[in-house]
Amino acid sequence: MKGIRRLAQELDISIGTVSRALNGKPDVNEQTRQRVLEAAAAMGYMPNQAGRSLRQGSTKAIGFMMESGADAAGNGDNFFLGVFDGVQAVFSRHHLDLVVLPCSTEEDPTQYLQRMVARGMIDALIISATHRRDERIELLSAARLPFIALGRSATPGNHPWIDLDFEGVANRAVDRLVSKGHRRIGVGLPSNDINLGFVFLDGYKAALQRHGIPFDPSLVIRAKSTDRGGYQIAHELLALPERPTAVVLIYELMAIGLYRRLNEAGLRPGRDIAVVGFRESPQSRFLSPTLTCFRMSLRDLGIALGESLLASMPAYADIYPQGLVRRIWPLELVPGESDDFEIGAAASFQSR
Amino acid sequence: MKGIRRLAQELDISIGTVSRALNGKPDVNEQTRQRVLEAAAAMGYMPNQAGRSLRQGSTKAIGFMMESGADAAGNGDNFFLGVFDGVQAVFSRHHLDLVVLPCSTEEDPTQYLQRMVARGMIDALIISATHRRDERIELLSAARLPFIALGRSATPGNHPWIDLDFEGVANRAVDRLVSKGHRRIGVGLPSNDINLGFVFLDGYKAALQRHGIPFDPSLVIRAKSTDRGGYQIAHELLALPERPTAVVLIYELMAIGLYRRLNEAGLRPGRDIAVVGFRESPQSRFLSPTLTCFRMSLRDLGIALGESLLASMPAYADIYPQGLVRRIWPLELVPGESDDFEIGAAASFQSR
DNA sequence: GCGTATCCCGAAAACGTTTACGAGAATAGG
DNA sequence: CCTATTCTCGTAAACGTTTTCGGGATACGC
Repeated sequence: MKGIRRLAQELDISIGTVSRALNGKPDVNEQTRQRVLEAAAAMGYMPNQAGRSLRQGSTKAIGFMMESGADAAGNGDNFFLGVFDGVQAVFSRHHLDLVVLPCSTEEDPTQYLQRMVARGMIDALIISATHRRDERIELLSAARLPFIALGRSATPGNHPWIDLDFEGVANRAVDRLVSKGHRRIGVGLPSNDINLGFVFLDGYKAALQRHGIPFDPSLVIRAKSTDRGGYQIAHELLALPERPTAVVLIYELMAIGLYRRLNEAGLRPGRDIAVVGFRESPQSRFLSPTLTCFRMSLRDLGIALGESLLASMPAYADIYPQGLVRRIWPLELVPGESDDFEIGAAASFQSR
Repeated sequence: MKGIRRLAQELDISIGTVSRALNGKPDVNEQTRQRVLEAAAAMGYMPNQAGRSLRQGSTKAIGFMMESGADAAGNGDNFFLGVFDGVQAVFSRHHLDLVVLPCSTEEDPTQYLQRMVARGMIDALIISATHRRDERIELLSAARLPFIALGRSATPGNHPWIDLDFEGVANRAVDRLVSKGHRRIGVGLPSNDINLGFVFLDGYKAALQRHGIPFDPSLVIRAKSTDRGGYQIAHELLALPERPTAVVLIYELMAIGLYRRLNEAGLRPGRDIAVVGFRESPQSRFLSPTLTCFRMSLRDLGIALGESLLASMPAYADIYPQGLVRRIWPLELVPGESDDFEIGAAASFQSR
């Protein structure tokens, strides 16, 4: 005899009553409920999830899909760990558990997701690293599984999402650099078709246009979102016939490699070239010279993700009545020394 | 009508036969099997995991528990992502899926694990960041859930584990420094009771003893396993009445903060003080001067973890007949400039 | 023709839980 | 005292799958 049946036998009550007592249903005597709760605690009883979810079609678990490619993440500190913490803070209030689903580099993300959804292990999902055209969105919409995306996508659909303010960051970075006299501003983008690259580039272009600066495609370098990618970006920018006087980056790790390559060329950020990084990270905080970048709270982002996802689920919509959330997550500028480099009206960058 | 029942009705066969056909059981006509497989593919049928795992008590999913505290991990690059990739490479061969269980900072790891195990969501588990005394090991042993630990522990039990060669690293680091004339060697350890700190310290002490150098407890600094912790370690070491001439670190991120603090003090690693870091990471690779540290393959570690876990599971023991695995994972020394600093016989470090 | 083995397949019982339904007891109202 | 209501609980049917069991068919050896 196992499970709830054993518990019921021990207490000499029916299993139905035990179940009702444990689940806080109204029609059970308060005294018996106490007895049940005590006995359950004493015996260390926990309901079998398979049985429960089979019966009520819900698992009380929510997934978070991420790509587990070592460089796919491209975050210096553990970006996702910070987000998880916030998500869990929300979920734990509703006895929901977070399970992370890391998609291997060797597997197609859409197929992987299909398998995970079919597993019936999760009630809802958070997807991250959305691509320009993201089949996962179509898949999830078709499967009618509630989900939220961390990141926008060009894929149509009326699902909730939250995305970092890449356009705002690009705009402010360019504004700042232009105000210091820069007109040739290099930009480091990811080489894959992850959507944030397009958004960032749009912001960059819009800012240039606002300042009446023509867009030069050769200033856009695409590379892996790692330190090595940053190295390559610097390398390619330095190889241009007319070198840029400033660089804007989209991944925190890129700054590390970029510094390295600049250093090799005898160039110092903030003195010989202006650099604006993306998200502040432990590494960027300790770069020398200090990096001008943007700050955000990972935990708060996680909380927003969790709450917005629940808001899209019928069972929780009354608790989180925000409806369909589509939100641009702001970042705060953290000035550093890396973009102190100003140039005069007609000055142009010269290597040495 | 849903699920396998619908499929059976469509084909006008019994659900039992459908199930047998899909699961590759022998007693089904090869022709009908093909019909079933085609129909299943056409209808996009995937078996409900709850029903399946309820019946056969197995979920074909394996968990990986990690602490989701942003600083608890203490890894510069995404250490775990690399490991996941290797683990999945093994699991995918057996149609097993990896689910990551991030324990929030706000929750007790043991209670969290208890909940996850009781969920019945996973067939086996990998735990990481083992502590000196780790209640999770007792819990899992009692629950008879197959598991492997990434990290040793002083907790008794005959479970499999794989751990990095902290003792070997400490020994080689000290040997190397002593051979360059160092006798006062500071060591940066984690401030929590994670087991690797003790192992590392043991190796450090053993190496000192081997060289006839008395152990000075004041040279042991405990700090958070982050860049900030590294900063603090340098700070405290510099504040000692008799400063060390060399430092050994146990986390990759520590080197970043340590460099920073040394830089503030006008000290350059490899010229004024010798530094040996721990694991090679993207960040350490780009430190200047280059950091002497140790290299390992995250993916291979993941593969070993996966295979060793399966070896401990009855259902897979014949495929992976390695028995109870307890393995020290080697790391390869990567010489850098940071420990080039040599001192003469009677020389002693002086600040400036 | 008969026994026997082999090959398929259907019927039905599990797995552990939740929940709709109804019944008995207790209480209240008249 | 009778009826209506409320409270509490037991019974049993689901949920979707796997798997045991047995039975009908076919083939085979004698």
